[in-house]
Amino acid sequence: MPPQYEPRAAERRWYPVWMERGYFRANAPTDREPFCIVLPPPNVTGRLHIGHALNATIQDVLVRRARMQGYETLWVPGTDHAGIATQVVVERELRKEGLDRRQLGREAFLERVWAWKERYGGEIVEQVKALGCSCDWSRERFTMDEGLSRAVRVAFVRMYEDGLIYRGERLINWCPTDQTALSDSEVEHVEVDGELVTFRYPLADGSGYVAVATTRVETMLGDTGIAVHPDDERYRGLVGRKVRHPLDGRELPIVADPAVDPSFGTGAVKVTPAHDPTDFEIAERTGLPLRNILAADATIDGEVPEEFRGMDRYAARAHVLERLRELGLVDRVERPYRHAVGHCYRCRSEIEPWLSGKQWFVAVDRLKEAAREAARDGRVRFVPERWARNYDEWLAGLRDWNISRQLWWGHRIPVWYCANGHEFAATEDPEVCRECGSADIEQDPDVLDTWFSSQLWPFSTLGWPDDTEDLRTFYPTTVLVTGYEILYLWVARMIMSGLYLVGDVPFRDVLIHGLVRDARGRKMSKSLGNVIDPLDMVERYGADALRFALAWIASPDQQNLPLKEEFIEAGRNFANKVWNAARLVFRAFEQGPPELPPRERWTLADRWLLSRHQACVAEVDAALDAYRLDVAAQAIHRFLWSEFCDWGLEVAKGRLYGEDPAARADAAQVLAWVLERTLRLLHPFMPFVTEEIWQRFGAGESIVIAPWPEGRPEDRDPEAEAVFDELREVVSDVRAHQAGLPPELRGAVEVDEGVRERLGPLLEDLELLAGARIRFAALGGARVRAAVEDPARLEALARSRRKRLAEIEAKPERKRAKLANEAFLAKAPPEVVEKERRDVAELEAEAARLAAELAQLG
RNA sequence: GGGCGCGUAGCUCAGUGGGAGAGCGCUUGCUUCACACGCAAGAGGUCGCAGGUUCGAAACCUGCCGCGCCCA
Repeated sequence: MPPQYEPRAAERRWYPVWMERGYFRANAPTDREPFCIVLPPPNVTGRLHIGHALNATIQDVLVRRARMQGYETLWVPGTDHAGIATQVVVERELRKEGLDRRQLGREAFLERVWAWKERYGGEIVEQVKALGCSCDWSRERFTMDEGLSRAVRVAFVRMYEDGLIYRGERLINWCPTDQTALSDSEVEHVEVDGELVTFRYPLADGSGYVAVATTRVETMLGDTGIAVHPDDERYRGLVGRKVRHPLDGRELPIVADPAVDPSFGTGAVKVTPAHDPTDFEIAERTGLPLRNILAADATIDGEVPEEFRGMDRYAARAHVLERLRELGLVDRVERPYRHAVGHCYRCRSEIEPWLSGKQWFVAVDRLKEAAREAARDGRVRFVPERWARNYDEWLAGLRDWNISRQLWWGHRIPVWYCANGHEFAATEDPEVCRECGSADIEQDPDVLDTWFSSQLWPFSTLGWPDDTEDLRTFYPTTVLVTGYEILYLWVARMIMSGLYLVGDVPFRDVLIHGLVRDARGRKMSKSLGNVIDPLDMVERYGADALRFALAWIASPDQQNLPLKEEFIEAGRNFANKVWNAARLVFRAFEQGPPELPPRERWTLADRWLLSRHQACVAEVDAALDAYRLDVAAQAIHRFLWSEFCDWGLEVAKGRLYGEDPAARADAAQVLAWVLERTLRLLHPFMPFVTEEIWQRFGAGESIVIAPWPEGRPEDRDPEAEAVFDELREVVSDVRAHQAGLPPELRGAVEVDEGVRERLGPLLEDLELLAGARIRFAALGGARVRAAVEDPARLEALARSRRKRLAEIEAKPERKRAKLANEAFLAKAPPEVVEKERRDVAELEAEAARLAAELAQLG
């Protein structure tokens, strides 16, 4: 074994072996308990970023542990077709060739997209493999593949025929750049600095004005009325009268509607029903007409004065303001005025509320109540729990979901229209109209929202709508692991559709993790230059290092998970530490499954190590059961480094390098046994280095399928821990006395008689660990006296002892006060009182020791 | 405006009713035959502020301040 672990070699060696041997492939049917996770499908256009790496690491830790625990384990990977993103990528390619998708035509364009997908679409999948993820690649899925496309059609048709999907003309969110509608969830509200313009509408009879305020003054071209709150005294006399549009001369009615906020601006608002959701509702209630003034690319269009036509929306904003100014109608312009504006979550353009003709919607009222109930009664459990509330409140306020997209790439809406005006949905492409048999039929040109297909992911990947073994075995899946940013977009919709289409929740637990940020808590982005590229990290530090770093920070209670490269470096250092611990053990250990010597041959150090190992096993189990990967990773790290290596290995060197072959063999067996089991605990986090080492035991085929270490509570040994802890204290004491001295200036060390009874038999261990010859002697209260001749060192030592003495003398004060308190003695549990007494006694003894040492130091 | 989260060592975070901890960084010494991706010894904290509950609060409650996120 070389002195430094080489991650790349191990990664290249083992992943193909694991794949070939089929360790990641699940069986159905099966006698075992099922454990199933579906990977949140990344965009097929995507490259692996650190967020994917975190998400995948968490899942792989859970999956690998479950596999070792004996579950029939299935982790389904795959990608989604990412309608907008993919189409945009391919369109960009076309533009470079001077082409446009419309020139190409729908069919040819789709061929291009498929070709692109075949060529580049697999990239992210390969990158997931580089992390060592144990997905069942034989079950990899893509939302546009045949089975999943059929699932989409079946789902659509069932919902259509059940009246849950309908077509209607409503205001939708329009992205002028991507030229498609978006659902409410795909609109991000971003605070921007805009302007608030207050201007006057002259009353039609010339008797005065009504002032209104708006952040989008250009939309006044589409105003069809003025609204005030019905109870607003200021405007009572105006309702029913008319204003005259200052730019086109139309007469607009003044109406009353409760949606108007009397405290905003002047209390009167302009109503633009075709370009504002609230105004749209006001118009529905009051009968104001719709007036569309925007084209699909958000330039001014329609029945507007000639000078504005064709103008960009932002240019029009300035121009309208200018015109109103000339007319002397502008009262006030507040600038900057901070307000939230909807942006496209894909391309960041400002969204336009717009009428784009008929769109398809999912009616959510029936679906959402079932989904809320499932979380309330615990069929779906959120971790951390607080997300259940966000989920519930979001569902409560949910409005019908617009699912049609004016794109070409995606699942085309399976609805046909015939020349005689019939409309029907079908799972198979029809030849003729189902109603009248006419062959003159045409399919709806739009495609479905990508989320419509990804909401089916937990069951469509298992074979739904067919009644497959996979579906019967693994549905509902065990846990969904995802970031909070798609809780609504995706998680809630999976629950709704799972309940409606399959009749059960899609997963039992939802583990919501935070977002990886940079060390200063900022989002990682190319423009900030703070991106940590996971593949680069794997290349430089190894997959295990990256995984361990991510697990280490993966506290589910944190919304932001700050990562810096140093953490990954720390992960690499840890892998190397484990590697070197193994090197030491293998110097003495003969190949084969490690076997503990009989209990009566265990030394005190063995008992201590085995006891601490059990504590670690218990802690890791409890942590992982609660999805606390961070706690589990830290527990393993602490045990392996600070206990196994720092003390277990060091103290064992006495026997390992000693003369007694039996003692040497026993020591090697104990170390090997503990190491081997700890490797198994660590394996879900660091699959490669653990396999690489584990293979050298010759203890089985692969650590991937080795059993998860069972708890052995009988190994817990508080007595041994107490004695060994005292040994460690004395050792640290001795080291402290000699710290800072070059070896040649370190003399003999005396340890007080008082500890001889307990530590006398361990004198050899003591000397080995302390790195000094030790004599027991009566030290008059001090624990350690070291022959130190360096005056500077003596002074430093005295300083540090004095400081510690001051600390220790201060401590019992509070405890003594407690013990003097009647209420404490009466109300606190007896064991606590007892403990306080013991603490005081110990602290006093410690203080006495330090005082005595100080006296010696003179 | 409503909701949620966070505020603990220089940095990033664990800890949730009776001992203030980890990783990284910092200081000093050490090429000790597993590891300098290392070893040892250290320095470093009024646990955001103010009240309250309790025998006892970093932790539970209330208010305030600051930061962030989500929704409207």
